[in-house]
Amino acid sequence: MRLSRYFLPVLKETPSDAQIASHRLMLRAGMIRQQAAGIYSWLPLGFRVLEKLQRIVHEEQQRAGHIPVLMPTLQPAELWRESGRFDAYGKELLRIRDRHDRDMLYGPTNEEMITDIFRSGVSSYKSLPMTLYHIQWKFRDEVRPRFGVMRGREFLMKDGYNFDLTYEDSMHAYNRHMASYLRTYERMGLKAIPMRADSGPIGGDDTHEFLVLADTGESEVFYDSAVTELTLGDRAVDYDDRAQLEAIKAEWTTPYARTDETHDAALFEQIPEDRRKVGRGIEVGQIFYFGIKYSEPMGAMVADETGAKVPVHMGSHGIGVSRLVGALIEAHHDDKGIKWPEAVAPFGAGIVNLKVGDPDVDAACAQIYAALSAAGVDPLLDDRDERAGQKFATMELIGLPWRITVGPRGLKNGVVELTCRATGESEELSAEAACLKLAGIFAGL
RNA sequence: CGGGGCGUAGCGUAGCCUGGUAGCGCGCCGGUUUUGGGAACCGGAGGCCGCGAGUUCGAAUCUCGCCGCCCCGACCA
Repeated sequence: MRLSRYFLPVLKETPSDAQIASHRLMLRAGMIRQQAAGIYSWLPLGFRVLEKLQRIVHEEQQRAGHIPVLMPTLQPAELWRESGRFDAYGKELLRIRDRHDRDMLYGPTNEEMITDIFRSGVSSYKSLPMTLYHIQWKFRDEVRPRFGVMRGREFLMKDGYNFDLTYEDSMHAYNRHMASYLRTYERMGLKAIPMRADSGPIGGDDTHEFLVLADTGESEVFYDSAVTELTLGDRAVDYDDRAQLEAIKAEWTTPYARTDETHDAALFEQIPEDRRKVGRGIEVGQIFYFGIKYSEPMGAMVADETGAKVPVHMGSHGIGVSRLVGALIEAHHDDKGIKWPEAVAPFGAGIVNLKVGDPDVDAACAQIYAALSAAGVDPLLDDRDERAGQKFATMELIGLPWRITVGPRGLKNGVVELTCRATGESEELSAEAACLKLAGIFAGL
C-alpha cells in the first residue's frame, strides 16, 4: 500500500478522553474512531489488525477440528425464554422490539442459538463429537464502557460450542480448546496465562480464563512465575491425542495462577517466595464446561448406543478478538507508539522514501516495494512529500515491525537502512539484502 | 446505578466567575525558502460555542430542562 493513497488519519495530540496507552495509541494511529460510548468504527489500519487476528483464530480453530459457522447478531427472544435467560440476564442484554412488536435481542453470546441449531440437525451420538464456532459482533450494554476497545459495548468475539456424548468427551473438548488457545495467543506474540476462574452468569463447573499480563489490566492476578516460562514452541500438537492434551493442560494449570476471584492466599504462600508474583492482567479468553445446563432444558438430545435419548454435554469457549487488539498494544508499546509483533502487524514493513521526486530514490523504493510484496511482507510505502522526521514519527506511532529507510545519501553508497521497531536497532545493507532478510522473517508466518 | 466533571473548527484548548466583534496551538489549502528525526515565513479556508426554552436592548457567558461524553466506585468478557 502507498501511504499517499491510503487513509491513515494520525493525530499528533492525544484525544482527551483516552486514558490508557492502547486507547490513546489506537486513536492517535488512526485505527479506530469512537461513534458512541463503547462503540467504534474500525478505520483501515485497525481493520487490518482485526482481520489478521481473525485469520489466526480461524486457522487455529480449524486446525483443532472445529467447524466455522455464522450466526446472526440479532436473535429472537423466544430462544432465550426457553433457557430462562431473557428475564434473568439483566440490563446488559440489549432488548429490541421489531415492527411486529416481537421481542428481539442483540446477542451477547450464542448458547441458546447454537443449541437450537444443534437440536434441529443432530439426533445421534454418531454425529459426535462436534464443535461449532463463529466470529461475530456481540453487544453487552455495559453501564460504563471504558479503555477503548478493551471494554466496549460492541465487541468482536470468537465463540465456540462443543457437543459431546459424555463428560469425558467434553473434557477432551475442553483440553482441545486449552491447547488451541495457547497456540493462538502464542502465534499472535502474546503470553496469555490460563487461570482458574469463576464461572459468572454463563454458569458452569470447570472454567479457565486466559490473561495477558499488563499493568493496566482490569483484574488482579496472583501467579507462580514458572507459568510464564512455559511455551508451546514448535511442539506438534495432535488434537486427537487425549493423553497429550491432558498433559499440556496439566503443564499449564499446575503452577499456581489465579485471579482475585478465586485467589487462595494459603496456597499462594506455598510457592517459593522468589516465584510468587502479583500483577494485573487483561482477560482475552475463557473456556467453560457446563454440561447439560442448556441441552436439557432446550431438548438438545441424541440417541446413545442403546437408543436412549440423552442430553449432550456442552461447553463454550470464547476469544475476545477486538479486545485482543487493545491487549496486544498494552503488551507491546513504548512512548513513541505501538510495536506490533510481526504476525499481527497491519503491514509487515514500512518503506520510507526520504526524497520523493528523486528518480533514483523513487526507483529504489519501487523495487523494494515490489520485492517485499512478492515475498508476502505486505509493505506500506511512505511516498508522501513530507519531511523525514514526520515520516519516522508516523512509522513509529503505527508500529510497523520493520522500517526500510531509502535516501540519496545511502543510495550513493549502495545501501538502505533497516530498522527494527522492537529493538530500535538499525543496520545498513543493500536493498536486496534487506528484502531477503525480511522475506526470511515473514516466511514462517 | 451512586459520586464528580466536561460539551467552543478535524484534534488539543482559552474565553464563562464579572453578558457587548469567538481567540490560540496542531492539522488543512495556496505561495516562497527549506529538506536524513514532528521546518520557517507570508497568505487563506474552516464555528447554529451540544440541543431547546427562559432572563436581557444584547447570551458561548446567567437560569431551567433535555441530550451526549469522560473520570472514580459498584458491575463486567
